[in-house]
Amino acid sequence: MNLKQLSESLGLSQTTVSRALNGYPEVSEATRNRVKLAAEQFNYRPSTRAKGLATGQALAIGHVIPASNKHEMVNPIFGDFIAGAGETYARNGYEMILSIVDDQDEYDIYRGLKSRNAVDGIVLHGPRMNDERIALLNDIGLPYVVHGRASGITAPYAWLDVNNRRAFQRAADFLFDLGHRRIALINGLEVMDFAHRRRMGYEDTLRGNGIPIDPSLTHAGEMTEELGFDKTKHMLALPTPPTAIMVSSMIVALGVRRAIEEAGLVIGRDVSVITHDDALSYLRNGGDVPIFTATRSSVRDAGRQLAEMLIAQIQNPLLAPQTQLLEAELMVGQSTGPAPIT
Amino acid sequence: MNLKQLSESLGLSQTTVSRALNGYPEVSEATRNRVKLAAEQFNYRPSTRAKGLATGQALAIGHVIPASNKHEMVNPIFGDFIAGAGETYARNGYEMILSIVDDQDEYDIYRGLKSRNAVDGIVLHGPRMNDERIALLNDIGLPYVVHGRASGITAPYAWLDVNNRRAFQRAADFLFDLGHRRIALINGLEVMDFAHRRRMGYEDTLRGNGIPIDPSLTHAGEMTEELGFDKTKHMLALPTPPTAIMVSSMIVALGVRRAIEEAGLVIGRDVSVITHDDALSYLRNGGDVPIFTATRSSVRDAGRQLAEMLIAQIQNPLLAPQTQLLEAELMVGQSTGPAPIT
DNA sequence: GAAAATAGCCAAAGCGCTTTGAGGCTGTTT
DNA sequence: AAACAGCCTCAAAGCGCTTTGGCTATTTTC
Repeated sequence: MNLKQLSESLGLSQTTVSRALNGYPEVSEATRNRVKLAAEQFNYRPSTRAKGLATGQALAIGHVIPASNKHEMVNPIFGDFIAGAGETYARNGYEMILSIVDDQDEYDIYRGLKSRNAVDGIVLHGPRMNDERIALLNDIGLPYVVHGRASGITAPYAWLDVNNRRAFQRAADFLFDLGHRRIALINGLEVMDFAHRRRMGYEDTLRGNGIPIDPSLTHAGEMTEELGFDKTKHMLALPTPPTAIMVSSMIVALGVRRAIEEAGLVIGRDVSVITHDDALSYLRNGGDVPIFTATRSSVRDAGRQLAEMLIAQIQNPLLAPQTQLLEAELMVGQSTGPAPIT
Repeated sequence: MNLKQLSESLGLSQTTVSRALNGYPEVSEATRNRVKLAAEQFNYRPSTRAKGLATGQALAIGHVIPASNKHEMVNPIFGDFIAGAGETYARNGYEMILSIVDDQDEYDIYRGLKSRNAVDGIVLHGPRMNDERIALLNDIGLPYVVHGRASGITAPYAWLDVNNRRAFQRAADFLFDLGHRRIALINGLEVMDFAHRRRMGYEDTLRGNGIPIDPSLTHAGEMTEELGFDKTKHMLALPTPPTAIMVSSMIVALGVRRAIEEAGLVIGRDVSVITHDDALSYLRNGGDVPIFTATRSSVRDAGRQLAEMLIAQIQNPLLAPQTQLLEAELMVGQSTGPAPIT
């Protein structure tokens, strides 16, 4: 069923039907109701493509996910972020289109999305330090919002980020106040901006309290369970092992826990652990009492909010780039305790 | 830059330019090269929407992800599946469009995708037993492939599934051969078809060996780390606890491990564990020697193959519904051993 | 050398929508 | 009675592409 058929079946012109459905005032309420009823009945929905052609809008938002064969890792955050953003899109009549892209093709994809007029806006995922993609997107001239930030980029751009530095600073403060002095860090890859900022926060506290940064206690890598296990196992075997470990994600923290328990130690007593918790739906940090003490920030909420920012930007292109900084909560759980007396 | 402008700048008609770019034979090679060069230079790409309107194709494939607020769970499999499928789509010039949907709206979404002509095909995720969505999709008449199957549906339909029943049967056999007689099952929600089939496989082996099904040893729930922990803790406290546990996913298995270790037992010695492993990129089951003995089947590969099936179906609508059954590998790791002597 | 086939190109219609510019009706005002 | 507003409706153009059905040279065939 298309507009033409619908209007014929009603004995009206396409114009009138179109206007009736799109809420224009120059249609009588009686007609509008008649049209709406018929549309419902015949299950008529305007073709997005035709509508897009006619209006110049795409009514779609692009998410470009880099996932080369080299580092095959798909960000586990992704599902929940998308779920959050998707809700907002749906409510506003936008579709989400996803491109899985080999890293080096990324620029091409952006240009393609623009020149094919496929999307009205773009979400940039996983920004790295000095990320060149931001300059590209500015160049291309498509509204976009970055999920995260890119240290080193001075040009203004729209972003939504968690205050990772502050979160890790507070977490380290918390450990320091519990008496910990040998505090380790198991971070994500530090080319990623969020990981860089977390390290800054960690270092802020240590430096602020006169504790030197010990390279044997700071590690980084792709955030897998194994990373947590390997690095922790290794650190626990040191002459003076850490009494506390700060971890970049729940999944890594599970590996940390495994190593601690395998070493016959008790988490929260012998070794304290604080992790960042993205509040992933399939990886709940316990119920009322969190298993891990954690800096918590829902990535699903982030998706929702970021989508709103982007839509606002699209609907009002003159808007200056918006930014939003979310604070993570520090939730005290069972994985931290006073530093053991040596 | 659009077709008209491009053709004007070349002094050719739109027809010729279009044909040149789309590989029609009635264009001389010289002209074709000239056109291609210019297209490259001006970074011309045909508007998907206009092309779609003209051809009646959408060049897009829809994924509908149910994610209501009630059970907020986003399937952790999702990211990797999408990554696999996305590769295939990209290679074939399809776009992936994602709808996040409240369950009860799902039918509407399908009808909408069809009547708005937004997609050429659909991937159905997370089929349940007797899933009514399959009848809906047949009704709607859009090509689709189900990721999984739906027991109880007799009408033919296209699907790609892992042989879950066989996998769990083999896993149970393996445990039985190791001498285990009290074998527990921590399953996913058994309305989900894959979970149902896994239980069948589990029961096949037990029944086949004259072991009665003990309800206190079989559990099901949303596949979280907590589920594994809670159920395992509970079962280990039974008068006669299980000597082996079969688990539906790596994440659940991590919880199982936690409970076992917390009880002061050793995994693989006191309690054996076999889990299903979807080979998620962020949850590797160890390196050369798997941590867990596991039935393994890459969900990313599944995505790739399913996408190919769907595209074949779209390009040749007369094709009878294809089906594909993938066998999971049984990978022996460190989490299983002979049943302890009582 | 004429007829037929072929190669290379093009104008125009059509895909399903929105939107512009232009009526045809009412009922009210001069 | 004419003029004038609304109010409601419509025909047609246009969005950027593909595709049909020519058309004109050039080549092949007999």
